[in-house]
Amino acid sequence: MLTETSSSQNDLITKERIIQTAEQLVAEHGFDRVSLRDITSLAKVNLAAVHYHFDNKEGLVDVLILRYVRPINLERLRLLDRAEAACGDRPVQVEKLIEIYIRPTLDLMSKSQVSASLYLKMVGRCLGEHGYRLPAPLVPVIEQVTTRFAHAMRRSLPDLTEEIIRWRMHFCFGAVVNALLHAESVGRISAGRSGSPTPDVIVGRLIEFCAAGLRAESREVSPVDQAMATDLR
Amino acid sequence: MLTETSSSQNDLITKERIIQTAEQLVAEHGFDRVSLRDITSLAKVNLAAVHYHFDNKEGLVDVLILRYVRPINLERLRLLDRAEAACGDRPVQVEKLIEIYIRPTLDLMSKSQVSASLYLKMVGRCLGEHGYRLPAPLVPVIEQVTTRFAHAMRRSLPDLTEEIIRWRMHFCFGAVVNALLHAESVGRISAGRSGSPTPDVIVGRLIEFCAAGLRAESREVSPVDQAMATDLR
DNA sequence: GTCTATAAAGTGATAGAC
DNA sequence: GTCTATCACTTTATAGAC
Repeated sequence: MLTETSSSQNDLITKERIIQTAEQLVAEHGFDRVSLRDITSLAKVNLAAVHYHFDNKEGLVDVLILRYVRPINLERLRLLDRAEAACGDRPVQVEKLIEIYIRPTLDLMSKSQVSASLYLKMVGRCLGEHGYRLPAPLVPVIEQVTTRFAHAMRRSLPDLTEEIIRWRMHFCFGAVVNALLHAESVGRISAGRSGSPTPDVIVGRLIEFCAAGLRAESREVSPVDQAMATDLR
Repeated sequence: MLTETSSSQNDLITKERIIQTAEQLVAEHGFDRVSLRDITSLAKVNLAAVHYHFDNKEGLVDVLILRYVRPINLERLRLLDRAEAACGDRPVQVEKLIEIYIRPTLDLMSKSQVSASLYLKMVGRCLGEHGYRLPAPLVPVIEQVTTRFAHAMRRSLPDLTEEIIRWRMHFCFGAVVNALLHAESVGRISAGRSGSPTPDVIVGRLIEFCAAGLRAESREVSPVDQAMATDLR
């Protein structure tokens, strides 16, 4: 019993150490620039341990992504459920939806040992380097979140088509990721002329911006109007 | 004279072939995943030619970035000059400014042999992998563009502070890059429910979205109000 | 589960002949 | 400018002892 405990604890320790060290290094330098040797030497773990626990580098990367992205999206669904229940029949306000979408990321950031900056860099790299290739078990979760939010948005913005809403959500996603991802470098590029606001202030500005963008009146003709216009010429 | 011509033509051919092949591969797989051997073998050029023409891999990457990003930003300045001249004393409309910002990218895309998709992937990778590290000669150009646009926006949106405007421009940038970058994958994630609009339609939607976001009323208190509030408590 | 040792392949870079 | 040959190093991955 004592051996079992200590052995399973050692499992956790080694596996966890690899994961946490990998998070740190990958966030800072990217998936490709970080070698297994970088990870194992910093984590003070044997190189072969990575292959024992994760099969190969890709397996480790998948675990990294899954570990972060899954709970964040499950939390989004939970918050959305709660907000919809609280609103009863009335649609959830757009600003609230955006905040629900962003909040779990911020919360995990503050809970995790990895600093906010490092974590966001990892998310950004998932998009850029990984090229939207996601671990398989993640796909249905992401799809569910996208669909649920699109429908909630649709209820709040009844004048817009679902297609327009999905595109605008995509725009929001880009704004959010890029903003948080490169928050530090704005100062550099803008030569210090955009201040150094706190994360809360940045999120407030993001919500303000995204909500207005989502609410914009669509000047595109509806499919029906389009068909009529086509018939007429 | 004949030898001179043919020799300098060969320079161009080799150097150009390296660049164009590198563009293609880097856009598709990223800076790190593409080796010099990948490039030279596909370009049917000797490996050592890269070091002769570009010193090292980083030199080649810098040339790649410079070649695309510089003319785009110079064109932005040119279009902005023209628009401001045409408007005389009146500020340039926000929608027009956003279009001016996006247009040069689209134009270069259609002119270049590299497909639009590949080019945008390269731009995206500059941000994600390169981590905002830009070739030195590019920095002043980017700074000038950012400042010029921030000032033009400021004239169009007199109720906003320059800081807010710069942040919102940053949000726009994220929305634009992410939207164009991953335009294809929206369909995959949304399970085909966001349609397959043409680039022009996407740009129209982007302008609509960004303009509304930029125009949003800022509920943040001005520095003066903030100071007063601080004094009062 | 951990570790050493090593395989097998790939990387950027360079010297030197042509 | 081009090309061959090669250096020096790093990478992932694995076999096998403990």
